[in-house]
This record gives sequence, structure tokens and C-alpha cells, in this order.
Amino acid sequence: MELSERKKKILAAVVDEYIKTAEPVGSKTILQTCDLNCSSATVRNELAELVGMGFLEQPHTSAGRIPTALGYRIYVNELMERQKLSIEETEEINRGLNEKLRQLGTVVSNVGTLAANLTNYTAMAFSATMACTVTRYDLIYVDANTFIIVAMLSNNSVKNKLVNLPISVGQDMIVRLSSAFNANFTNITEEKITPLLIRATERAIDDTMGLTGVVASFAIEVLTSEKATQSYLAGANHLLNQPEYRDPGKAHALMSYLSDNPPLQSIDVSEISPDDGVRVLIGPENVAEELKDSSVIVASYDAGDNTKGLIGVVGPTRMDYSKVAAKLSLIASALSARLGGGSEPPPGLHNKLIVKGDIHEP
Amino acid sequence: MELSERKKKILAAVVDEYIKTAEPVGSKTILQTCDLNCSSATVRNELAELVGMGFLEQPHTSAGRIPTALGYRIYVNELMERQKLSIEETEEINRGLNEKLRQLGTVVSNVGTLAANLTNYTAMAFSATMACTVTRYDLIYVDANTFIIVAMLSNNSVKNKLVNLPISVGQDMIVRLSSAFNANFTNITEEKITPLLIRATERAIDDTMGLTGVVASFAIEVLTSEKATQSYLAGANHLLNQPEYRDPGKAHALMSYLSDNPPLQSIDVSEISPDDGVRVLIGPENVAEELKDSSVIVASYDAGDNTKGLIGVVGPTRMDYSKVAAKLSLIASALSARLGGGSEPPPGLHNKLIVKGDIHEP
DNA sequence: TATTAGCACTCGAAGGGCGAGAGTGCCAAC
DNA sequence: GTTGGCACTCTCGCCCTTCGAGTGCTAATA
Repeated sequence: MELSERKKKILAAVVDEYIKTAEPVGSKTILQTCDLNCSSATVRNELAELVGMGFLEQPHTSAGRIPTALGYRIYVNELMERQKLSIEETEEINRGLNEKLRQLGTVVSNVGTLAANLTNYTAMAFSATMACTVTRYDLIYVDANTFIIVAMLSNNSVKNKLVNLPISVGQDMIVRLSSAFNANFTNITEEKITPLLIRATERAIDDTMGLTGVVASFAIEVLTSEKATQSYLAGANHLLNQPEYRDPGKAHALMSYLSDNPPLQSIDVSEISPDDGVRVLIGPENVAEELKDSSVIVASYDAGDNTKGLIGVVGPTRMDYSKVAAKLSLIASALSARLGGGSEPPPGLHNKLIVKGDIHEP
Repeated sequence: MELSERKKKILAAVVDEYIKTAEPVGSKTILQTCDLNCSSATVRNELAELVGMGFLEQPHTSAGRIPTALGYRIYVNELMERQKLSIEETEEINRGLNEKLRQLGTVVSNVGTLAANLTNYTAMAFSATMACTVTRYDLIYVDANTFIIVAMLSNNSVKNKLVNLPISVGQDMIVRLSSAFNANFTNITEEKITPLLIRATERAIDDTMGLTGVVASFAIEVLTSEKATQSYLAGANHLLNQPEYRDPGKAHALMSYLSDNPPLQSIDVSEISPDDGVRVLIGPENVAEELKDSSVIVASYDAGDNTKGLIGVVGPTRMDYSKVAAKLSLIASALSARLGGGSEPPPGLHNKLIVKGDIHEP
């Protein structure tokens, strides 16, 4: 079914206006915002037809019109003008990214906070890594009671741990331990590190003190955590900005849902539009009951090293799709450029050398 | 001014009841909850006197009484029975701590989430570390284009970074670099690592490729980040549970304040009661305007390695002081035991060995 | 046939009045 | 010092009315 040019104009005007004011918009208001050469009566006729088609609805017989989920969908797909971010806004995002990424700590939480701040909506960040293995162990002998485990992973990140022993251990033992691990524990996934393997190694290197077990459980812990997904909720306060969450019950329900089950998990990455890297889920298009009258905008980024990340923003269906989508898209692609290919040097570091990998903190 | 035994009983009853119901409590209700051998009229007289003394107030002439900030203060200081947590509750906290600490990642955010979950209030966690230095550098040669920096800090944590070089570097250079850093860059604070020192070292080891700079800036970054404080807000949704934040404007204002300026920063650690390690700030006792009608309960823990941490809980002045204080106190001391002295082995690891320090992740 | 002007109509939001109920304050008696 | 009793106060919830924005419809018009 094709919409006439005028209907499109009117539908777009309703959505735009409703996004701004959160109140049903009437025929007169439409006349003021977009210049159609006709009277309010004509607009009313058109509005009535749009209601019939399912793009608009009226809360009460004599109120203005508000968009339905379908209406928003048409708007997002065809009608809305793709926002160009102003230079200031682009600058702001880049500045934010530079600052946030320079600070150490989990990228995920920083990105979440950043997205929330920049869009003024509640944001979630999410990242998942594929299974990986340890490619190399280094055990650093510190003193008779102390050594450091350093493990290099297949995704090029490095993990370490300081181990204090209640008894003395010779440097030779550490060396033996190290070569045993490099021989038997590299390039295997976490499940392959069995008690059997540990027992065998202990016998092989004559380890009576359980050192093998310590290093092995470190490896298991690291690999498990690497597989684990991280998620983060930021800017919950922005929810309360929106009049549709005026009812504390609703706000509470949604917020609790968001803190417990980050909805980004259920999003199929393959469905993200390839051209701008953004996906919009409007109201009932969300599977979760709690999100049926909210919208979610998601962008995916490539965090390098086998890791895919998602950033999303949650708000009322009456959301500034155009602006938020533009911002998320920019954030995602800037992130991919910084974290992903590694072709660009990370900001704020020597540019003589390509320094890859992150600083790790406890 | 001394309160009669009966006045104390009545005041306690009012606070207890109001904490439960959030509604002004009348003389009859008091008679039901605590058995005083007198009539409601007598209670009314006592109530009137308590109002006169400033411990209670009435919202309207003919409503029941609610506690004033002063009333809560007396209650917290003298009246409330120090809750003994049930075995189940203690278990729950310990289980929570074990799980949360086994998961990798920042302790701060986990502790915050845990406190929020266990108390059903909004929680904040905060930690600050004293200045520290690098005590030892190890540079691990991986291949001609790659090496790993491992730095041991004076607070016994270990940091690392993987460096990729666009050009080849010999193993001998890495060794020279390593000994130079151990000679000149250990035990100095971040400010002492000057361009001058870097230049001098470069000349000394014949480094024309800026390697010294890379390692030095890593050291600076690590030391700076170690000084930095972390803070974290969790369980924002619990705020909306409380009827006093029914008004979305209020809820929003408080939540925004909490996300932007974690109020724990301003808390003077020295004022925390030494016996249970908890401090209670009631309503107007808070300096921040936004917290004037909320209460904050804070506990401090020792995260070991020169690090002090705070966990706090924010809620309406009508807060379950007794239970929350007990829980926070337990969480804090359990945390101190685990992170602090190092006298106890961390959970879930070999108990043959004392393993200290954390696993670090990107 | 599409558009317009006009008019009656509908419905929600806002405001005022009313009754019920909870709880007090006070007084006189014990 | 305590008690029973009674009049008083104030809020909350309810219903009613009014007001106004915006519609739907119809008949006239280009």
C-alpha cells in the first residue's frame, strides 16, 4: 500500500511533533508545522484515513493523534530524515570517547556511560567474546615465596596474577613449571584443563606443593572470564525524564527488568542493518513483555580480538530515533576504528609505535 | 534531657511502625504494638510531649505522628535493637561475596551490586588508593615485534601490557631496557617520571625507537590509574520501590545526583563508628541539598594494599536502619577479611597456598 | 471529485463541594 | 498521673460540573 505524498508529510509531522511534545497532535498544529496548502478539515480527513490504515491512533475520541508502533516503523524506515550530526556533536562524541577510553577499566561500562550521557537516554552496553586459549605462559620468579603468572591469550590480551607461597620454592621449580605449562596447557580451551592433566603434570615435574593446581586454576579462571559476557546499565536516571515513565510503577518495572536481564542479549546481531550498523526495535517488536511499550536502538561494534560489542539505548516509543540512531552509529563506528582492526593507534599514546592491548587492572 | 522509659518505648514504636508502613502512626496503633499498661489517651499525652521535644512531628493537625530527623537520630543511637542477622542472612551474604569476588572484574562494582541486592536499597561503592610506585619491572620478549611489560606495584598488584612494534627489536635490547627501568624507575611516584629521566635513559641504553617512552608512559598510566578513585552506583531501581520517591521529579533529582556526584566521596572516614564500622547520616545531616530528606548508611572496609573502600546505601529517612546497618557491617568486615590482611585465603582457591592479588582483565 | 467552512458533539482535565473516617486535643473525673 | 469521652480538624476519595481542545459530519464550493 502506497501512501500519498501528503499523507507521508502529515504522518511525519505527527511523529516529529509527538516526539517533541509527548502530547497528541491535532490538525491545526500540523498545519502550522508543515506547510500544506489545505485547510485543517482536509488534514482531518487524511488523519482519519491514516488511523484507518493503522499508522495513527487517538487516545480518546476527541483527542489528537499519536503514532502507533507501525507508524513509528514507517517513520524510521522511510520518512525520517537521516540526521547529520553537527560538527559540535561529532566533536563531543570523539572527545567523550577519547576521555573514556584513556581511563582504564572496563570498556563496556565506559561505553555505556558515554552513550547514556550523549543521548540522554538510558543506555546499555554488552560484549561477548568467543572462546579463547592461552598461547603462552611466563612465570616470573620474584623471591622464594613469590612468583607472578603471566598468560598471553589467543585474543592477544594478557592476564597476570601474583602468587604468595607459605613455603619456599626454588627458581628451578618455577622454570620447570613454566615449561610444563607451555608444553601441555597452551592452545587448549578451558574444558580441556582437567584434574587428570593437572595430576599428570604434577608427577612429571615433581610438584608436591600444588603449584600446578594454582597455575591451572588461574588459567581456567582467566579463560572462563574471557568467555563470559559483560553487560552494563547506565543513565537509569534518564528514564525518569520521560513523561511516559511518570508512573513510578512502570518506571520501576522497566528499570528492574533492565538491571536484571540486559535485553541486548537477546538481540540477533545478524539483523543489524549493515549500512549504518544500527537496529531499531519499536514497542511491541520487542520480545520481552516489559519492553512492549518502549523502544530500543542498538548498534554493534567490533572490539577486536574476537569480541563483538553492542551498545543500546532504551526509551519510550516516542523516542528521537533520528538523532539517537545517528549518535549510536557514530559511537559504534568510532569504537570499532579504535578497538577493532588495530589499524589506527589508540589515542593518547606514542604514535611512533603501534601499541595494542589494554592495560589491565584488578 | 533524659527520656522516661515509657517515652523511649513509644518513640521506638513510632519509628518501627513508620519504617514498616510509611504512614503516620496513631496512638491506638502504638498500644497494639508495644504493651504499655495505659490507655490511648496517655499515649496521646506522651506523643504531644515528644512532639514538643522535637522527636516527632505531625504532618497535619489530625494525623498520626512521624519521626523527625532528631527522632531517627535518637532511635539509631539509643533505641533500636542492634539486629542480629539470622543464619540464613549471614549465609546469603557470604554466598554473595564468594560468588561476586570469584567473578573477575572490578571489586567496586561487584560490591555495589551485592549491597544493593542484599539490602533492597540503592547502593554505592567507592574505593580510593594511596599513591604507589612500581617495585619491579619485567619485560617479556615474545617475538621480534612483540613484548610484554609486567609491572609489580608497591601495593602488590600487578599490571601488564602487550606491545606490538612495527619494527624488529632484539632480545638484548629488551633486556637492557628492563634493567634500566629496574635501576631508575622503581620506587618513584608517577610525578618523578619526567621527560628528562626518559631522555637520559634512552641515551644510556642506546634506544632510538622510543621504547623507553612506551614503557614509561605505561608506568605513568598505571600509577595514575592506581591513584584514581573508583565509584559505582547500583540498584537504582530500588529507589522507586519506596513510596517517598513516588514523585518522579524527586526520584529523578536524587538519582541524577547520585550518578553524577557519588556522595560517599564527601564522607569523612574518621567519623565512622569504630565498634561496628558503620556510620548513619540522617536526612538533614547530609551536607548535599539533594540528600536532605534521604538517609545514607556507610560502612568502610579495608581492601588491603593501601586501599580504603566505602560501601553505602541510600534510602528515605524512613529506612530500616537496624537491618541495613547490620548487613553493611557484615559485608564490610567480610570484605576486609578477604581483601585486607590477607590472613585468610580467598575463597574458591587452593587452600594449601596463600594466593594474593587479583586477576586482571582488560 | 477533492476541498472547505461550519457546527454539534465527545471526552478528558481541572476545580469545587460533600461525606466518611481516622486521629487529635482537651476536659472533667478518678 | 491516668482515663474515658466528646467535639474538632484535616485528608482522602467521590461525584458533579465546567471548560476547552479537537473531532466527525454535512452541506456548500471550486
